[in-house]
Amino acid sequence: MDERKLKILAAVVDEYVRTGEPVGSKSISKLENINVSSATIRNDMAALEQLGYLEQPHTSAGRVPTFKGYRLYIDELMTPHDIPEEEKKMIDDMLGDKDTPEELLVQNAATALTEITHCAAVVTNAVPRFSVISKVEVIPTGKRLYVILLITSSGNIKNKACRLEFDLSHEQLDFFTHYIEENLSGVSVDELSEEMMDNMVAAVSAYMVSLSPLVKGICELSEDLRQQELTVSGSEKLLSCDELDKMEVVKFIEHKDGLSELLENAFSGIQVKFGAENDSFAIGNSSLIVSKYRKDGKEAGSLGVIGPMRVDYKKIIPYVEYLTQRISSLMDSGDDDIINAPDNLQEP
Amino acid sequence: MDERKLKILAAVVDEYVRTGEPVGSKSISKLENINVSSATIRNDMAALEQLGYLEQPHTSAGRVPTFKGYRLYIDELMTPHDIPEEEKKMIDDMLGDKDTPEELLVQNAATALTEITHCAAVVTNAVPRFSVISKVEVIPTGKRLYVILLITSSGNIKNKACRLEFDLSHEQLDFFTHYIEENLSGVSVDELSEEMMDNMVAAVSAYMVSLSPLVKGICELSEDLRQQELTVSGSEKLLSCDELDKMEVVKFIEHKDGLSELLENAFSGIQVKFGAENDSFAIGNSSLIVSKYRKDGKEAGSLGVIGPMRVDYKKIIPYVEYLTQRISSLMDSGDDDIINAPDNLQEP
DNA sequence: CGTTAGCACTCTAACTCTCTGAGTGCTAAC
DNA sequence: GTTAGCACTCAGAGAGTTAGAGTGCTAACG
Repeated sequence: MDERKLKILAAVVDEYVRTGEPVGSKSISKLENINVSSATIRNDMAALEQLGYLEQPHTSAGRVPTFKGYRLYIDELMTPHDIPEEEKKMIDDMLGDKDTPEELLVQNAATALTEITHCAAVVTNAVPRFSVISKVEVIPTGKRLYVILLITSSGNIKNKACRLEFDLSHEQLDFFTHYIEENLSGVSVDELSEEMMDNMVAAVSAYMVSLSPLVKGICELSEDLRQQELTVSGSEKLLSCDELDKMEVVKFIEHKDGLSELLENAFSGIQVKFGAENDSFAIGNSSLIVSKYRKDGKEAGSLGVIGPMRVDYKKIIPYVEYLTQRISSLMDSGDDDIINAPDNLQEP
Repeated sequence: MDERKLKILAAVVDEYVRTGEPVGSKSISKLENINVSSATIRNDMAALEQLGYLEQPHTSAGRVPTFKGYRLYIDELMTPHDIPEEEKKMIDDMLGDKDTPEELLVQNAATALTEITHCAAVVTNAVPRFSVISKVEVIPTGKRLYVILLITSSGNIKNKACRLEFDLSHEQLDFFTHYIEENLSGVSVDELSEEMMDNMVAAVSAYMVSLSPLVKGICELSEDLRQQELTVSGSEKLLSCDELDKMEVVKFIEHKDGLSELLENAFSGIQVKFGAENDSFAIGNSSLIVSKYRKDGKEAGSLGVIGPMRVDYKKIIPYVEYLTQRISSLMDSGDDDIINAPDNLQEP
């Protein structure tokens, strides 16, 4: 693999990304930084095809990059674009500040990504694994009906209605409230294991069996908290993209099959996955560019873009990187900051 | 319009629905209950075309029903199928019971419709317009941070975090809690107008200006409650339907243009709308079969099916009707029933 | 030896032409 | 009023043609 072949591979990818048509030797030879004839390029392209970096849709057509070709291009060949300062500023404005609720932060990131890349954006929320329960309340709201309210230090709020077999006396409710307050306050979301819950069910049942639905309710809420939610925005962009199979896209939009797991199992750093390489997330000619953002140094969620494989990587990757970094820093030490934030939230 | 012409029209629709091909005079003449020659049928079909019930894609093709033809067929000619008892049972199982949350109920209905009809299903949630606010709480959860909790008699629960400029004293919080409790308890969701909210903002501000974010929060929550949400499920079925224009379907899936209003403005009872007749909801050859379900006798939401105009009306309409009726009865007197329901909710 | 010009070759996509068969409308007989 | 018969029409399928883009190979070149 000499220098020139790599240069030609890069040129083919760039041209293909630009035009969407299979690239011929002639069009490459016309490029500025290429100073050999089309015949030479033909020889090199034939070699690149042999090596598995390019392929021909049919004999008399130009060449198109293969997975392997894209991979090499992304990993070694392309030179990422710089994001202009004013665009960075625009993005910063779109995202919000330290006071912006985390959920909104990632939603804004998704919107920004869709606008910038004209692809679908995918984000997961920040699972508040390390934040702690700051408040649990049980509120009677009807006959034998109680609402449990769970609030975490990171500002997540969850509620759930529970029906008991009997109405609770004032005293019983007091007991329960005190009990959970004592046992759950300060516990991190991650620590709310099933085991812990089982113990609580046992302890509470010893006092009064019919309280256990409440504990179960809390258990479910804590599961909800740990649940990573996945949002895909701008998925309509995928439909207007003719290299993608409409049927597959619609199925994906409806079910988002396998994407969660794929994101969860991803490594740190930016990653590019191709649809057809992966059977869990399988839109034929698609490409997924994702990265994990961090909160207080720990991986909290993912953010990225789904587009056709023929997407402008050298432009998009820097944006995904910038957003990841920005979101991470906005979430960092978020707990304290939100609580001690300056008075610029609801009213100026 | 003699008897025979109507019979022929019905036969043409049935055949066209069955085969998807324009129907010729010969194939009609072969049908069991038709005992005239193809020539006679040709004459009648020409007449039906003149009257606007049939049309020819081109001169040498068979005939296809027009809007007008379908209308007449649906309103007068078809004999709806009966739903077998065991299918009814299956549907009942899929839907859930009186204890199933309303939201889940309509989602299940959508799933059932998609499965049965192989078309896209569309449902709206039950807006709790006539249910009343049964509880409003304001819970301090951090520095200047308060969570508002709103619960309705129909069991909807909404919450929202608000940040104030100052922390409230115990007395101030008490004042506010009492004030809203007095003013909102028993008010129906529909009555929570902006005007009413404006009055409250004024009244509360008179006591303490910085309380107004809380009122605003409540206002937003009540808007959330009134929001009718539209869900389309199984929209992939529309794409695999070749009489529909893919582009139009894609646009519809993206924006669901006009469908909300169309559903909201619909009359009671089952209704069939054709895409091209209606400019707000415009997938060319599509047909929308909807019906409004009721809750305690009042229209609460809609449920139905979108498919090609060539759908098996005599089969589908009974299903939409049955589901409507079933959902209505499951939601009926839900308030009291849930409160007085037998003890089969959380534990057996 | 790598590079290049030239040329024959291949293959798709678009276009035309032809043919077939389903279905019609009309007419005349029943 | 109904039917058989017949000439007519037209979309769609299939075959053949052409144009153009791109290739691989060979022989010449520096």
